[in-house]
Amino acid sequence: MYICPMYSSELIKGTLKTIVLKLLSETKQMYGYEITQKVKAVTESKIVITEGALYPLLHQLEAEGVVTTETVNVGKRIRKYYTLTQTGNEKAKEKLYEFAEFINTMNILLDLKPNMKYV
Amino acid sequence: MYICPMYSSELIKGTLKTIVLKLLSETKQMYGYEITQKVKAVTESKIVITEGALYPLLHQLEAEGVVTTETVNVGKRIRKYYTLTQTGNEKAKEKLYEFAEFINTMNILLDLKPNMKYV
DNA sequence: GCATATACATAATAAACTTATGTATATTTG
DNA sequence: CAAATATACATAAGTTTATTATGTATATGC
Repeated sequence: MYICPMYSSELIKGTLKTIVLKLLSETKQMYGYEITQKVKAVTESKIVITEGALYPLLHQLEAEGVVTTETVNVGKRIRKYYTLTQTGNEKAKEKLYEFAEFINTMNILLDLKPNMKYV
Repeated sequence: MYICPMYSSELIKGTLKTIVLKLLSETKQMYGYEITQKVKAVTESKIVITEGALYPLLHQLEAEGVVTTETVNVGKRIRKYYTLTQTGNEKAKEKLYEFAEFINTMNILLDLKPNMKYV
């Protein structure tokens, strides 16, 4: 059957925050570019995060106290590492739970069956 | 555990077209208000479609040749019934398949397990 | 009779993303 | 070794898509 090269952005919209918070809750410290590459790798380029979407979100999360940052020099370049705060950890759990529930509701509404590969 | 009263609109964004096409592929003929009520009922108000989102989408689908319409008088009020065209049926299948694949990808990315209730 | 429900429609606004642009260093490859 | 690609940040302009508000009108329940 036909394999999507990449999901329509309309479908991905709104999941970015959930993805970022989940990755940060697993890996503790990540920098922006690393997040884009990890998502691309894990999803086999089916979900690609653009910089124009990611950086403003990370700045927003910092302003909200969800993450703290640490800037590190790597050679002559800089990296800005992001770490979840305590609030951020709770927020991550909430967003993940909400997404899982959302999928369950959509499965019912669209009459889909869960994929057995991960059972 | 805490049950969402309603999913964040940010999460629902982008799924509207998939929902509408799926419902129309099941029920053949539906009118706008009926779609809003069906979604509300099936999702126990966890997904609520607003008129300001639905009607412009239905008009767009009609303009694209995805649906045809038939206006019916019910008493002194009107109902505008929507029916999928052949193109619409294919579009519905595509969108459903894409959504199912998207969920699989998100399950991997977010390390979620499918809900066993529907197995 | 008044509130709520049914049933359509659209305009103004807001949110969130895409695309484009900008800066700069590091590495790979022909 | 020059050019292309990759790494790494940032932001502005424009688009899309939804929310909120408004508008019209009939039907029903209390």
